[in-house]
Amino acid sequence: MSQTSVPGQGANAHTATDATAAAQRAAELRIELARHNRAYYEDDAPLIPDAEYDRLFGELVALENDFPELQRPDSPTQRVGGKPVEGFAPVVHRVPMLSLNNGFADEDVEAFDRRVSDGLRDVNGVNGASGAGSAGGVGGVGGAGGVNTTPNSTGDLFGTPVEYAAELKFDGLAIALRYEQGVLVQAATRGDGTTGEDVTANIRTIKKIPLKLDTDNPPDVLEVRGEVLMFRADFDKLNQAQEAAGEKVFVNPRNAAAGSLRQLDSRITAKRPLSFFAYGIGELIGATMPETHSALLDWYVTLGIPVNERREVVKGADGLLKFYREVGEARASLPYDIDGVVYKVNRRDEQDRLGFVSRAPRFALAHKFPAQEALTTLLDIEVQVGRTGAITPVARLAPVFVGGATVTNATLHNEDEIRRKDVMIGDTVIVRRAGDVIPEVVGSVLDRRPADARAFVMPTACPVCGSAIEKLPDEAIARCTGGLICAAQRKQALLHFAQRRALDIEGLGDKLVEQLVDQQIIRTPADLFKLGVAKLAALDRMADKSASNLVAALEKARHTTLARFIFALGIRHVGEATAKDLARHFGKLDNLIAVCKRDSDLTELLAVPDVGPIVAESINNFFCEDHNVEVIEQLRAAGVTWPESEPAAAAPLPLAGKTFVLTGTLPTLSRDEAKAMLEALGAKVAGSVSAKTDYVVAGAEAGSKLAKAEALGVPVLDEDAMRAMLAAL
DNA sequence: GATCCTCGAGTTCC
DNA sequence: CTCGAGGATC
Repeated sequence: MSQTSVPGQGANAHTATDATAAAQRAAELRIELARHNRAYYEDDAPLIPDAEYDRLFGELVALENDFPELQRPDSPTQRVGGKPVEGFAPVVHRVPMLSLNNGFADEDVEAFDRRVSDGLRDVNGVNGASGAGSAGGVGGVGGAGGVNTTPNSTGDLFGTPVEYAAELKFDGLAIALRYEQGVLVQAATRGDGTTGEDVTANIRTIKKIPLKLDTDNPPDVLEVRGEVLMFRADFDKLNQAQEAAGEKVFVNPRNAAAGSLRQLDSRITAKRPLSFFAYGIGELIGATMPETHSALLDWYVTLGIPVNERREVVKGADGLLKFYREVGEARASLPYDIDGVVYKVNRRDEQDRLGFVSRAPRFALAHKFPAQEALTTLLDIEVQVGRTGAITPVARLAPVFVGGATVTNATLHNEDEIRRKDVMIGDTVIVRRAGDVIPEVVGSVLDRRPADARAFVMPTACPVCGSAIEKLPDEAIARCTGGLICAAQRKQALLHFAQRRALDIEGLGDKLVEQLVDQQIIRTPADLFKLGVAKLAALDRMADKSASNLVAALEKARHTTLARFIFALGIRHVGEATAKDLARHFGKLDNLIAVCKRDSDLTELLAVPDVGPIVAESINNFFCEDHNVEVIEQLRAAGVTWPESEPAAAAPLPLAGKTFVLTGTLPTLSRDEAKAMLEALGAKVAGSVSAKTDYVVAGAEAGSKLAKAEALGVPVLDEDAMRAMLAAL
């Protein structure tokens, strides 16, 4: 700290000899410290007293301060981050971090095993399975004894069970660690799977995670994936310390780990006893991918990356279930929390062949332990009014600790659900956290039902506005008919308008909306933009600072996109995805409004993907309400803007809204080519003929579809006629 | 007409 | 996360 030394300018405070000596000493210290770290954390046998460790550590810090050119990202000193950072930078995962399919019952595991074997057999076709040979057993796999040998004859396919890597499913946080040339350069949270947060500074403080891989020949890039967690004993100690210091205690190890990783000041994280286990891989450049998952983890071990020892290679559903039972029995005695086990097809080539369904790999299954359940008393059932007027009964429970959190509320969804579960007010009920998050009432304990238990009665009038509650015969949900008369619905509409995926008005939460609506300061979203600092500051829990923050947030929210704006309007059945479709299709809001004003002609709306008759009707109704159009005008007048794309709708695709069905073999076009041609012009190509079909394009050997088209009087074209028609557009 | 899939809506706790 | 509804597909 005494002086600022300028690297590369030896003429300053330090001579060249100084620098050389310092570099040498720093290197010695790093090796020494790394050795002690290993002894302390991995062998659990410290070689020197803590104070001595601290002294060596301090010496290295001082050296690095005096000679900044000695600072390296893999130095032990980098484990304790410097100064707090502003938030966390986003990190886009080059290979997405997917979630796993879940199973709870033995049947789920058997079904998984069946899907996998079938999948491998199908893709394989006549080539036969290339699964690991029947001999060799568990241990032999990682060795990958030679190149994939000749496929077995197809005869024993059914008898060859698939080989799986089975491991624990830790209750922590998924993290991706990026090593470049063997040095840890970045650590990111899973986030939404596509984009996570950069928590490198915090991860560096976890002593079990090597800053440098233990190899002379590291891959150019290795992205290790695994779980950050906190051991129970560490968690207990941490909580004792927190309590003693008057700080808040954590409810469970997972939360403690999450809270620690989310510290902006990594010096705090450094004091938290976090651990890590690797279980997967993202990017790998400059090294050969091991042939099996188990071999990958073996490799990790040699690199000094912590891998949990409780893992096995097993065969078939029987092997999986055996592993599950053994782990289940050991669960309570494990030093950390797990919420289940994970099975992965062991061979990578088989994994690749199985591929993915939507967002989860087909080759893996998370087999979870039954959700923790607890008993408590159902104190009351109240109803809530949602944005669309949906009346939702909510269970008020005597607080009960279940699955790592205290639960006091749980949704009961609707009347049918209450009847199905047979719960009455006063009952002792079983509560669990579905998927370990959302509290759920499983059912009631009938022999503990008190004599004075009351059945829930759906109110006939809205508890908020008094309007009638109506339940359509074929719907499960009862709704308040009050619409925007109902304060509850207005509040929800405003919250929806302000939510992140809509206009993203930061700081406009439920408490504030509650006040604004109750005191009749605002009625519609447009009124929000008329708020001034003075008016806001008069509210509870709203000083000048928060008030001006909100005004600033409103200012920021004025600039948005058409898709967000349409979504924000809260049109029934129009969520984020449909709003995007509408924005893309119409380009300008006025085009959409204009279409709706032309009395109830829904064809243009139906041309939008994923808009069917019900959604079209709902959109049309919305824009036919003068009130709604008025609010939109007010919003625009208040300066809410978005870039409008060029009149996409001025030249709408000529076949928009038309449905075609292809049948038979066309003379020159393949099915896919014909489909692409039609779709490029906005047509929908459906699979079967119905009254909604506009044209059937028939080729040779057309069968029942052609017959049906004729029966329904749907025009039938051949390929030439279709080409002529497209050319004429 | 049945079934699969996606989207919307509602919800909890920290 | 879960359920139900709507749309698309077979």
